[in-house]
Parts: sequence; structure tokens; C-alpha cells
Amino acid sequence: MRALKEEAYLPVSKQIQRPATPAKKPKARTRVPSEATLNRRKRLMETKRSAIMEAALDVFSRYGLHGTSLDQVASQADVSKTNLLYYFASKEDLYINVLRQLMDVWLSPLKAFSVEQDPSEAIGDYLRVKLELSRDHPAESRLFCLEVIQGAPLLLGELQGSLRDIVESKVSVINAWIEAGKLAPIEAHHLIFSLWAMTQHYADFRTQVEAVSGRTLADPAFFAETLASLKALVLQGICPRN
Amino acid sequence: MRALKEEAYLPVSKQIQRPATPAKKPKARTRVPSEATLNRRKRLMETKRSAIMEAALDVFSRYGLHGTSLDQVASQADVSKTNLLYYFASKEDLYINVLRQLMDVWLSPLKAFSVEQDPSEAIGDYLRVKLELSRDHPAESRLFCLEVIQGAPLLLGELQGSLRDIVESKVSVINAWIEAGKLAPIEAHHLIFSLWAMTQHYADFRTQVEAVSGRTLADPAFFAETLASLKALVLQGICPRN
DNA sequence: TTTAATTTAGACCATTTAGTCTGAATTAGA
DNA sequence: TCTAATTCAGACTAAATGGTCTAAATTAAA
Repeated sequence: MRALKEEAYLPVSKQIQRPATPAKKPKARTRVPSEATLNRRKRLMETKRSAIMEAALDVFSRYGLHGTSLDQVASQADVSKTNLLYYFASKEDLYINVLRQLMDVWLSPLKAFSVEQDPSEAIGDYLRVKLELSRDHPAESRLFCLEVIQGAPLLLGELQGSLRDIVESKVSVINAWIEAGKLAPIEAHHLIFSLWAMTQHYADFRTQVEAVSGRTLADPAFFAETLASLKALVLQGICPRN
Repeated sequence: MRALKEEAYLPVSKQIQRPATPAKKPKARTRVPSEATLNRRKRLMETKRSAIMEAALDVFSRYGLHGTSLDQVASQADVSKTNLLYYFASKEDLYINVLRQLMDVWLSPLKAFSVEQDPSEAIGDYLRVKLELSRDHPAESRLFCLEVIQGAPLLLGELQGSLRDIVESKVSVINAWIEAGKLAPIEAHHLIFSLWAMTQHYADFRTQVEAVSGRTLADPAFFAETLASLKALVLQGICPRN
């Protein structure tokens, strides 16, 4: 089970030199684990894997891939380095897994947009959800940012693939809103970029925000104030309306 | 000269163990360098220092402090590692110098804001200048972002000091505009954060922007389109005006 | 109990890399 | 020319760190 599961993540070099654990099994009169046992095992392993990945996310997002040592991750995850390497073939393997998982969380909110919605409401909701992500998952935001800044060597595929597709489909939605006269004409890509930028800023530049304003999204009043300001800015702009 | 100039950057440990170069000088009948010579020397050294720092900025901004080796910087700057360490006491020393210089470039545009200006124009200009910075100095933007993401251990002082002061003074300007009815009421801090976020996004997330839209600020048409979109968004918002 | 899977401590190896040191070459000013 | 500053190549050290290996301990299922 484990071998199968792990194999997929292993670099070729490792896959080969593994002693092919099940090779001697057929002869030995070993007990055949029941279905239920395998599932329980699997669940336990997944739990542990998740725990390690969570710790890794935390540390990687603070010090970057190269600034983080396996010892750091292991101690943060409260396991031995040996055990960590029992679950992940290498530091890079761990890193990649963390990034992959992160992308799922990261791309989902955008999918909500649909033509039937009221644009103000849809965009207001999107700002709220993204700002909540910045508040509740700042590590994800920062690690994603770190990776993209450095050229996204591991994510480029996703960016040019699934992300681009989602964005294109939402660009269509926005354009439809504009054609229906429900939105002022604006280039949809830039609107999307701005929504991302404004909300993620509160996670990625949290240090700066705090240094300058003395407040954090963790403060509910500040969160509400921020959300209201962003909504007002995006929906109404800053020129007075009369 | 060199010793004096350098001394300021040296960690204490190094300062002490230096053989105090001028110690034996008084006896030796050495020529006293003229003022002009010293200045020329100083200029040359500054030039070299700058060249190294430019190379370092480029590499640090792409791989981060820990992801960058001195060999990389040296080869990028086209000098030997030995020579690099002749100009900078250590990797950290180099890094700090790069960061310090960066902050100057980074903070200046904001200073332009003043109450007498027309707010739309002032903010439009600010967006343009910041977007030009994102186009022409993406490395600065990215390195700054990298540093802030990781908690800005080296910049925290500046952020809480000079940056905070500038921001506060500009917050006053914005509030004055609002009180004069020239701007819709908006929390000034968030406006400033949003202006930063939207413009820097095109440098920091350039990879993503390019992956999704297929275009770069280097393309003049894209630059113009971006600037127009950001101005429209910030000034008018996206709800149709009639 | 028995077996296999999981977990650990810790020795160990190989590589990378920051930084030092030496000695010689080059440069530029006096 | 002479001197001091600059530059380089390259050997070297010391530390950090990714990763392996072993042997033993623990856990959990049969």
C-alpha cells in the first residue's frame, strides 16, 4: 500500500534502488491484511502526511524552500527527520506536495462567479472570501507568492493550464456583465488581477500593513473596515458621485 | 580611505581582527595621496560597489537570500569571489546594502502627494509612476516583496519608522481631500495599500500575469492598457455611472 | 503471541557554500 | 620607476545540511 502510494512521488533514482519490498512476500506465510485494516492504515498515513505538510507549509512560507532545513520541518511537525523522510522521498518532494495542495485551495474561490449573479454582489463576495483566505490562510498566500516571484518553476504548468482556463472563463462572465450594462467597461483581466492583488496584499505584506497601520486582519474591526474599503473602492471608485 | 569606508559595514568580529592596515605607515616614507586622487579612488570604488550591488539585486531577487550563492553573484557581476569579499564583508553585508539602497528608490514616489494637487491627477500620476517602477525595476519590487513576506527582519525598523511617517503624512493629505469633498470618503490607509498592491502586482506576479494573459509591461500597448484600467478602477469603480 | 508497519536516535557520508589565506598579477597614481 | 591599491586563481577550512543506513523500540493488527 504504502509503496504504491509513495512511488508516485519518488524521483526515478529512488524508485529503482528501492529493494522492491513485496518481492519476497509470496513465499512467506504472512497474514493477508483485511480491506478494513488497509483503509485504517491508509487513513492514519494520510493524517500523518497532512500533519507534516501543514508544518512544512508553515516553515516554507516563512523562510522559503532554501531557507528551510528538514530538521526545522521535522521539529515543527514533531516527528523525527527519519520519519519525515519515510513519508516524503526528499525535501523537494515534500515541497512539491505542499505546493500542489495549495493550488487547489487557491483556485477554488474564483470558480463561484457566474453570469446569473448580480455583479456587485458576486464581486463583493469574492473580495470577502479572498480576504478571509488572507486572514485564515496567510501561509498559503505567502508560499504561493514566494513561488510565483521566483518564476514559479514548479507551478508554471498549472498557471498556464488550469488557472488560465478558469480566468478566461471568468473574463467571459465579466464581459457579459459589461455588455448587459451591469458593469462599467473595464478590461476584465486587470480587474481580476486587481482583486487578487488587493486582497492578497493583506497576507503577503502583513508585516508592512502592521508596521504602518498597527493592525491585523485578525482584529475583526480591522477586517470589516478593510472589506468595506475594498468593496467601496472597487465598486464605486474614489471620485465622489452625486 | 578604503578601510575607513569599509569599516562601517564590517561586523565587529571582522573589525577587530583586521591587522589595522595603517599601523606601520607612520614610519614608512610613503607618498601622501592628494585629495583629487582620493576622490577618484573613491569614485571608482563606488562604481564597482554599485556594479556588484546591481548584480546582487538581480540574483537575490530571483532566488532569495538563501537560494543565492556568492559564486553566483560574483559571476553575475563579473568579478572574482575574492574581489567581491574585498568590497563587502559578507553575504549578509552585501544583502543589507542592497536592501537599504532599494528602500530609497522604493519610498520616493509617495512623497509627491500634496494637498494643493488635484486628487485625481495626483493619484493617476502615482499609479503611473509606480507602474513604471514595476516595469523598469521589477527586481527591486520582487526583492522588497521577498523580504517583507519573510517578516522583513532587516527592514522592520524602516517600515515602522520612515515608511510609517510618510504614510501618515499622506493619509492626512487624503483626508483633507475627502473633507474638501474632492474625494469620496474612503479609509486612506486602505487606499494606499490598494495602490501599492495593484501596481506592484505586475512586477511581483509578472510570471502569473504573463502565464494568464500572455503579455508583459514591456509591451507598450499592454502598459498603457494596464494603466488606463487601474486609473479607471480606482477613480470610477466598476459600477456604471450615468 | 507473532508479524509487519511505524517510529526513533544517531552515526555517517557527500555536497554545498561562506569565508580565509596566500601569492602572484595588474593597475594607477606619484 | 616605485608604491600602494586592486584583482585574481585557487587551495583550504569549517559549518550546515540533505540524505542514507542501522539497529532498536514501539505500535497495531491477526
